[in-house]
Amino acid sequence: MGTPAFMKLEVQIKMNASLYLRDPEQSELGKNIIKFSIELIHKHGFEAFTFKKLAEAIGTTEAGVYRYFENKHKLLVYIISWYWGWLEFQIGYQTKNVTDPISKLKKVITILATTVEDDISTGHVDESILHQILISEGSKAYLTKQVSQDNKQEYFKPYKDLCNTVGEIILECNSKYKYPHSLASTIIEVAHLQNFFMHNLPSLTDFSKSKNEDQIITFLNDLVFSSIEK
Amino acid sequence: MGTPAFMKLEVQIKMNASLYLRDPEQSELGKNIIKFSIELIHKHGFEAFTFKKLAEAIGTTEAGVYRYFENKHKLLVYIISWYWGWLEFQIGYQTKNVTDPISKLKKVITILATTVEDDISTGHVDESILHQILISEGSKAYLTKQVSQDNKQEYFKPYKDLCNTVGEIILECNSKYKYPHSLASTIIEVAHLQNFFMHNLPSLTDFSKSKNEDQIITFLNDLVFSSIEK
DNA sequence: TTTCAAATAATAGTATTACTATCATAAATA
DNA sequence: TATTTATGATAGTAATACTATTATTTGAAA
Repeated sequence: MGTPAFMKLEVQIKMNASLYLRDPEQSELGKNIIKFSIELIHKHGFEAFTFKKLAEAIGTTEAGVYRYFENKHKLLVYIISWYWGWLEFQIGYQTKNVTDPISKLKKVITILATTVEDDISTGHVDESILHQILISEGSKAYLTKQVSQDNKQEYFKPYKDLCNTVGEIILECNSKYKYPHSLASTIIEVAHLQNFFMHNLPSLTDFSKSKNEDQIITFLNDLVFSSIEK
Repeated sequence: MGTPAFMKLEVQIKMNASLYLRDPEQSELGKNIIKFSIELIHKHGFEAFTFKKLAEAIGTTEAGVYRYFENKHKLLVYIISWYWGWLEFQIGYQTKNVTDPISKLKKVITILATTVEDDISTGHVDESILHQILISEGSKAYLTKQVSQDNKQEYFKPYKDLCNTVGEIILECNSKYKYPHSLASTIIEVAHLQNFFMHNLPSLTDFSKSKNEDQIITFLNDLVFSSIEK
């Protein structure tokens, strides 16, 4: 089917307002901050990413960026939260007509493990690059000493919501399965980790050569369905 | 049984020499660098950890630390490698009389998911704190833009060796299982992740309240044995 | 159309970090 | 005893992670 071009249906992901000082969706500069952050973090990694380099890339000043985000950690959390929100939408959209829970969970695993080609525009954000960022930088959003404070501020709500959604689909497959949340977070994290390992430390996986995401999906399906169908 | 005190059997973990400039095992200052790094990284997190603070804690100067390690990333990789080497030893030691592969794998999962109380002295290193560091900082050793160079320098060999060891035990359980390496790395990473989530983002798990590692072991056993015994 | 508030640009400045370099001294070793 | 070698003390640099100030632009209300 697809969406007709003239509709320009934009997906709006609702963001936690305490992640930013000024809403980046509301101005050109703000949108550029998001757009170029994604580019630069992907290109140089989060450690080497600075607001100065970002400002230079955009053509504004460091102070300009600081008016939108307090620090680069919050910007990373913002970007990552956006992605979890977008994934949640993707899962809802792509499984809305799937009634069989097994097929639904398989579809979800595929979505989580691959960069989904999508016909719904989300403006200035490149989702496939975001997927790469999640693989290599995603865990840095919570692997910090301030996790608990960040958690109190609801920074990880989109991730938790996604885990809940996946957890519920797991329960639809087998209402007696004991670890739906842990299995959900495991699927998401292992999808990313095995992808990272496959590309960078292949001997930690069994997926050499082709570097194809399908192998990860097969592995995850095997792992998940043998657990819940047991 | 235990080791008689007078034997003072010290486990020596052989380290990759290109991780350091001067071997920290060979001097008091070196041993202090390791000892206080572990303390400080555990206390303040890797991001807030600096060579200056380390030097102050030891009672030496920044330059003194730089004579041993080029930068804090290499020091982190050193510490983490040491832990993988130590774990490998633990697994060998604690499963040496176990013939049944299923029991062996269960023992391995328990070792990977818990801070092992040990009667074999390893001098200046506190393994239980190291286990905590691995949970919250471990992935930062490889989630960098220089993974591939680091990998070429063999920095991750101890981790790979451990995965191989675990992978072989998996194959002993079921020689037809298709993903021994991926399952091995998954067990290790999930053991750490679920531990982190349990303590910091509990709604991503099903292990609230008691915060007991046994729950993670049960989850992992369920996951692993339903996959390989299928 | 003017007026005024809000956003941005331009510039400067500070404390901390991540180093490198130099030189003197203490300790270990040949 | 001579001499290497490790350490200590001190300095210095470029980059990072910010904060602050002022001037300019823009766009919306009066």
